[in-house]
Amino acid sequence: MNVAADTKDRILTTARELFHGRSYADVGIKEICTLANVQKGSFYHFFPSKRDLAMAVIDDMADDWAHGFVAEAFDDELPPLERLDYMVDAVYYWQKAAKNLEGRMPGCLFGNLALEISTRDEVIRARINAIFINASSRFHEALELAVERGDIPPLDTQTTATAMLAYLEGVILLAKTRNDPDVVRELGPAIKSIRIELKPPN
Amino acid sequence: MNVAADTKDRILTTARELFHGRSYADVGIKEICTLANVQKGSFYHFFPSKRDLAMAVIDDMADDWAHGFVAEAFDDELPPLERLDYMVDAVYYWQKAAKNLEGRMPGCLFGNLALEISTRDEVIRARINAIFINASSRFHEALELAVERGDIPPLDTQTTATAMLAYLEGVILLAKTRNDPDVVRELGPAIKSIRIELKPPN
DNA sequence: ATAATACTTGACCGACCGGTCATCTATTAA
DNA sequence: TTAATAGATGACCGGTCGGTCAAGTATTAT
Repeated sequence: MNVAADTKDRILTTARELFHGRSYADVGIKEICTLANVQKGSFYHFFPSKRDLAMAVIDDMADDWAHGFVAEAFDDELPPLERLDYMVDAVYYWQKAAKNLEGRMPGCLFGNLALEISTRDEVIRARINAIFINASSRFHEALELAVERGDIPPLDTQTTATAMLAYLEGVILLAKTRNDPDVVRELGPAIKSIRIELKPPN
Repeated sequence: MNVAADTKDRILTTARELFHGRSYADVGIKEICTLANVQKGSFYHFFPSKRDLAMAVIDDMADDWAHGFVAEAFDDELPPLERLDYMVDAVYYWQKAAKNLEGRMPGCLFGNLALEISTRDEVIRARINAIFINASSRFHEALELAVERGDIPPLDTQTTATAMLAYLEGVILLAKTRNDPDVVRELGPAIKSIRIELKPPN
C-alpha cells in the first residue's frame, strides 16, 4: 500500500508538472515514467490509459486548488471584495514562482487543458467545466455577501461571478502569451470593475 | 503559379480549419494532405516543416481577421463603444456558426495555440503575442475616442484596452469549455464595464 | 527547341507513440 | 506454510508521426 501509493503519487505529481508546464499531447508516458522513476508496466498497473491519467491529474489539481489558496482566498473571515484581490495575488505569485523555476509561465492547467482537449474529449471537457462552475460559485458567494453588506450596489451576482472567472482566465492567458506574470498584477485588480446589471423583472 | 498558389492555399485553409477545430498536436500532416488533396512531398515543397505551417496559418488567420470582422467592428464610422458590442456580436455569431457546422465550439485559434504551444516555441509565442498587442490597440483607439468624445470618463485607456482583450479571450475560453456560444452573448457585453483608472501623476 | 525551374508523386525512413504482456518479487490473508 | 493478490520489470508490438528523396511531369524563360 505504502509503496504503491507512493508510486501512483509520483506518477500523478510528475504528470501534473509536465502537463502544466507544456501540454497534454507534448508529454509522453515514457517521459513521465522516467522522471517519476517508474516502469512503464507499473504505470499501466495504476492507470488504464493516458487519458485516464489526465483525468486523475485534473481531479488531483482541482483538489489541491480547492483546499489550497482558493480556500484561503475565499476565506469567510475575509471581506468579500478583498477575496478577489487575494485570488489575483495568489495567481500572480504562483505564476511568478513557476516562471522563476522553469523560465516560462505555465498558465492555468484547467484553461490549458480545456482549450487543448475539450474539442476532442467530452468527458474531460465536462470535468473541467464542472471545476469552472465550482470556482465561479466561490465568486458568486463573495459577490452575494458584498451586496448584502452594502459594499457594492445590487447586480446580477451569478452572471458577474462567471464573468469574473472568465476575466481571470483571460488575464492568465494573456500573461502566458506574453510570458510575463506582471500582466496578472497589472490587469488583475480590474476584476472588481466588472459588473453585470440585474435583468429587470418582467 | 495558379495551380501552385491553389495547392498552397488548400493546404493553408485545411490546416487552419483542422488546427482551429482540434489542436496543433492532434492534427497530422498526413490528415491535412488527405483532406486538402495534396501529396505529402508536395506539402513539403511549400512548407519546410509542420511548425512553419503553423506560423503560416497564424499569419493567414491574423490577416483574414484584421481585414474581416475586426475591420468591420472597429470601423471609424461606428461610435467607439458600439465597436465593442460589434466585436462581441461577431465573435458570438462566428462561434455559433462553427458549432452548428462541427458540433463543437472551436474558440479562438490564437488563444488555443497560445496555450498549447507558447511554452514550447518562443517564435510562435511572440507571433501570437504581437497579434494580441495589435488587437488590443484597436480597443485602445476606440477607448481613446470614447474618452475624447466624453462618452466615458477618463481612464487608463491602454491598460483597460488590454484588459478588455483579456476578458474577451476569457469569455471565449469559458464558452468553449461549456461548448456553448451563448456564454459569449451572456457575458460579452460586460466588456464595457471594465475600467482601469489612470495612475495618479507623481 | 531547349534548358531551367516549379511542382507532383508516392514509396520510404527512423523515431517515437500509447499500450501489452509474461515473468518476477513483495505483501497480505488464511 | 501456503495461496492469492498487488506491484514491478523491461522487452516487445503495431501504428503513426514528421520528414526525405529520387524520379517524373508541367511550366516558364531564353
